[in-house]
Amino acid sequence: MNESQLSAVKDITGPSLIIAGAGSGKTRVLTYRIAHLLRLGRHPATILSLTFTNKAAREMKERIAKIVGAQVASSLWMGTFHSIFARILRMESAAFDYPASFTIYDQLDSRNIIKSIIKDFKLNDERYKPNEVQSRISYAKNNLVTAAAYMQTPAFYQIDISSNRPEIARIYAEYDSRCKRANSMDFDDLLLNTTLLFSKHPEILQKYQRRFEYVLVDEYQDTNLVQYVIVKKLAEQHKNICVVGDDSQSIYAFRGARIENILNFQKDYPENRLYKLEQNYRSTRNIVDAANSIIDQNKNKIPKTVWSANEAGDKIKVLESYTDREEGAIVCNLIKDIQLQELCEYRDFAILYRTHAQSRVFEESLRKRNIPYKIYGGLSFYQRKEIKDLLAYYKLVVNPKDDEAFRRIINYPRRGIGDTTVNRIEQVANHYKVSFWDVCLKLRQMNLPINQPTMQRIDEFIAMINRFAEKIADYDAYDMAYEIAKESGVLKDLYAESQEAEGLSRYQNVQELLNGIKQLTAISKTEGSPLTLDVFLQEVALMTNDDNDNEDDKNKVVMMTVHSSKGLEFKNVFLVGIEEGLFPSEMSSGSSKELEEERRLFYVAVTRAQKRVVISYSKSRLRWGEFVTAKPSRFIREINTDFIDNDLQVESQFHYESFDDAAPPKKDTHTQSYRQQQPQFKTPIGKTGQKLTSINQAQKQPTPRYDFSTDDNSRVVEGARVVHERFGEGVVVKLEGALPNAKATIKFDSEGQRVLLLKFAKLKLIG
DNA sequence: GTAAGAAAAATTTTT
DNA sequence: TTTTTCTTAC
Repeated sequence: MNESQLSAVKDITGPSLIIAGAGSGKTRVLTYRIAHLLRLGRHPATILSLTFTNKAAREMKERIAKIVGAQVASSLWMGTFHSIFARILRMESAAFDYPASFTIYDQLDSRNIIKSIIKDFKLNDERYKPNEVQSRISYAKNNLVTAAAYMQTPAFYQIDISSNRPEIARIYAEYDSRCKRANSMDFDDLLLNTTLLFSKHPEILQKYQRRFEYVLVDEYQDTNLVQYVIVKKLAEQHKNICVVGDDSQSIYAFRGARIENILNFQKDYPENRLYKLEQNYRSTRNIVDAANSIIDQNKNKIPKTVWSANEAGDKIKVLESYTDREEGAIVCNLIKDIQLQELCEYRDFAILYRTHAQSRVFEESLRKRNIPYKIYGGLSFYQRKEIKDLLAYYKLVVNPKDDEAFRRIINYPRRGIGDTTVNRIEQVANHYKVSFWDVCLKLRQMNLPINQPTMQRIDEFIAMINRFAEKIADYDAYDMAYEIAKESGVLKDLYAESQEAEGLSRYQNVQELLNGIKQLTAISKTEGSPLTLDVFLQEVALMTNDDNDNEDDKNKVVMMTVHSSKGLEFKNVFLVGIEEGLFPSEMSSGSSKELEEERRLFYVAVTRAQKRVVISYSKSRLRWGEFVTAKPSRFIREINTDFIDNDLQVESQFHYESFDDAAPPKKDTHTQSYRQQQPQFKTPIGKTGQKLTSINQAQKQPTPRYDFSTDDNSRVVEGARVVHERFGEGVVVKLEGALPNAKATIKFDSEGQRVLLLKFAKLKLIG
């Protein structure tokens, strides 16, 4: 450890601010600091450390466990803001108007509620866009403005008035009341309610103030006002608060993060000590210097000089292409080149983009080249329909008032309770301000226009959920989860669907969920306290899919948004789609404040790289099926040219003739003419061509046995022997429908029988 | 109440 | 292009 790291570790009392530049060993300092506290004899339960992601918490815990042992580490209060305070809220539920069994609404749930409120209020959903209303409410909660206070808070109410949306306050209040009656909290509530609990019950606050002698916060630059207030309150007594962060990497203002929190820390705690970790151990000098030249253009920041003692390394390369597909081809060819030349692993490459939508083109290009890849983020595993459906059963069993769970599964699998019935129940529930479940319990007293058979079906549904609820305490999580999946008919339904072409993965996903529960249950049994389903549910609500890394995923090219790359590092980083309007995003280039955040985001992107940064932009891009032209991002110009490779274009060492993905789309003649003018590629990336070829020979990728770049659909007949890219060889058993949409039933040698749509299947005739 | 087909909308980033 | 929502026929 260097000197500043060491003193940041050892100086444990009083408020400390650790400004940790990119790649400066921040996590190391944080973990060693905690380990140091433990070695000095502090009890782990007196240490609270807060992170933003489960992954960060888990990694830190593992590293600490290695130093001080798993037993000690497991008694630390370490986790995300949301999970730690959800835990506290459940423990203190007696003092609060929520039961400990409250469930958590994710964004989709809460957006659905907001949608239905807008509808019920008969508001114009052009003006009241559910997404925008949701983010207003979230923003209010993050700023400690409750529904009751909203209308009295000019900062919020006035903005609504001037944007002609005076009803947001009313929507907020109604949304709140619907969450309450459903015993549910959204993500923001977990934090807001914690502050409400603390101010209503000073004795509870005091208990935790006394308990937590040491408070540590990671990524402090990303805290919002609620988080700031909670942390401040908790640290009030002992004042042993240590925050770690980098103002240059503050990229979450859009969801309420306040960079001021870290900028003002020294004012908040005048007796603070400041540590600056400025040596970057991750990247080459060129990368660090280039990144500095970018972030230097931001006005609002804590002065610091990040430097590197590593080798100078390669300069940053900038690639230009004419279409997004060509961008995919060029980037992927270059990845393959580098991988062959330098004999590195696929996991040494990351493709980072501003928006998830950009991933698809790269996905296609990589697949064509047989390069394994993994896309992170996007639709989380837990947000998939089939997973949410099954989880909704579990939620409803634990908390029958959970209206969103109820709505999701009352007629799934189909049991003849249709929209009209559900709408009637909903109307009554809204009228009496009770949950759907409560309405159903008194269905016959309500005199609803629902016919007898339907009523009976509702009764059966209620009875089924109740049956599960009775068992939940006695069953372990897996047995219960499996029984519900089976008895509810979900498994059967998905199995039936899995026989068709489109629905095969859903069944597998649900199996994966069940397997996951099985594993957790097994682990918990060896530890002596069998997991129950309700406890599992508490965890899963706050989980994202960042931990679903199985062994197969270990050596793959990584694709993710720049946001989700924060905290990670890769040998080679490809920053793609670096164009005006995309990065900086057109939605964030309005004010200089927003633009500075985009610039910090770009800084984060560049500093992920250890050895090589390649920036790529395209002159046109397909968007909603239409071509839009694009200009290179201003951020490219902002990089000091000393650190940029002047030989702009890079030629592939190897020619992948069979890949047609670099060709411009046929429709667009304009782009086609561009293609003709395309300058000859200049410098080959490897300067030692001779040697490279021999490496290439030795390392030659196994050539695919079949060329899938064109398909043989028109020649596919029943009885023909074909090969599929993924499923391998098989025989066509049946053909249905006319050609563009023809379906083929194929019996694969190893994968069994499947129904595929010909136009997607890319079949090749063989034999 | 259900299913299929047509029309319209959608992409910023996430605990 | 894909996904969601609305419409219409059984």
